[in-house]
Amino acid sequence: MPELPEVETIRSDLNNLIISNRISDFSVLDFKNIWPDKKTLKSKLKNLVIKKIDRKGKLLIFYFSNSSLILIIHLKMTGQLIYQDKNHLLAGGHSLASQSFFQSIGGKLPNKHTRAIFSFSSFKKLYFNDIRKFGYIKLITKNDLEGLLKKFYGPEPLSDDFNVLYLKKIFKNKKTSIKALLLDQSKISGLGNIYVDEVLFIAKILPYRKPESLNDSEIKKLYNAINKVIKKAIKYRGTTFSNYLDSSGKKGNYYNLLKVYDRKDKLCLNCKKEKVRKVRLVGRGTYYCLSCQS
DNA sequence: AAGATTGTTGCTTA
DNA sequence: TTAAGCAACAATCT
Repeated sequence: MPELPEVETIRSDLNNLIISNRISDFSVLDFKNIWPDKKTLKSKLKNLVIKKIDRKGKLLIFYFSNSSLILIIHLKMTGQLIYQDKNHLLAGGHSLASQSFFQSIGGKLPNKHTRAIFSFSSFKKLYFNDIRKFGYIKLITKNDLEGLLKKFYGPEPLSDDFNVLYLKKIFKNKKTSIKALLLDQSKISGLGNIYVDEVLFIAKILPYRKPESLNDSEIKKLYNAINKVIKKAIKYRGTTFSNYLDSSGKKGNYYNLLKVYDRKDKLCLNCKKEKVRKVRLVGRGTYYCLSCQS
């Protein structure tokens, strides 16, 4: 479940690893949600040089030198972008480093979940793996991207346009649950199930509260919680709950810092009296402490 | 072996 | 018209 901190980790790592690299080949092993068709993609991507990798919410955006084409990648729930440099190939899986690398991704690459492979002229490779095939790769234009961002993506939690005033505005007269609203990418980009439960716990707000019922002090607390959690999770390179791996095949380090998520029936870390409850809300597993959150 | 897992889209209902 | 709710998607794990 890559959310903002996980996708940001991948983005910044890949920026260091493959910037200025020339794509020598692009092969598609499973074409579902990969657009356009593999022949067109191969011919259009070949020889493009990666200029910059950007991110909006959970969406990765690749820009190329001397081209107006833009490649977007969404990992959805189980997508991975695993990078392998030529040393792994040369080592043939015998060096210590490559052994732990192969172990972390569960065997050799490509594996049965590999859906596409970028090859670079430097012999580096980037594997797009996706167990559940919900993720997508699309080659689009600048116009397409602008339309997409405008329609589906609200402000980033760490940007200036995201502030207490903005939260007040989007909470006004809203009768859905606060959890549903925080998950809505067109309102805020990048929060997913794990971090929404975490920020609501830290802000001491119950997930099924109606946004319109929150007072100024609660909104302020919520804003601060979002800021704090997202920054810290980025610092710890994200949370690995089930399938998430960074571009080197390593897990995120935030799991041990989670305060409520995945702690069903465990003692609340705040009051140390109540057990963490788990209910279904917005179709999602939702964790909270009835004593600490109200 | 049925049910849960979750990000996003798009349909249905209110 | 718009908001809210929910099934669908796919594969795996319990």
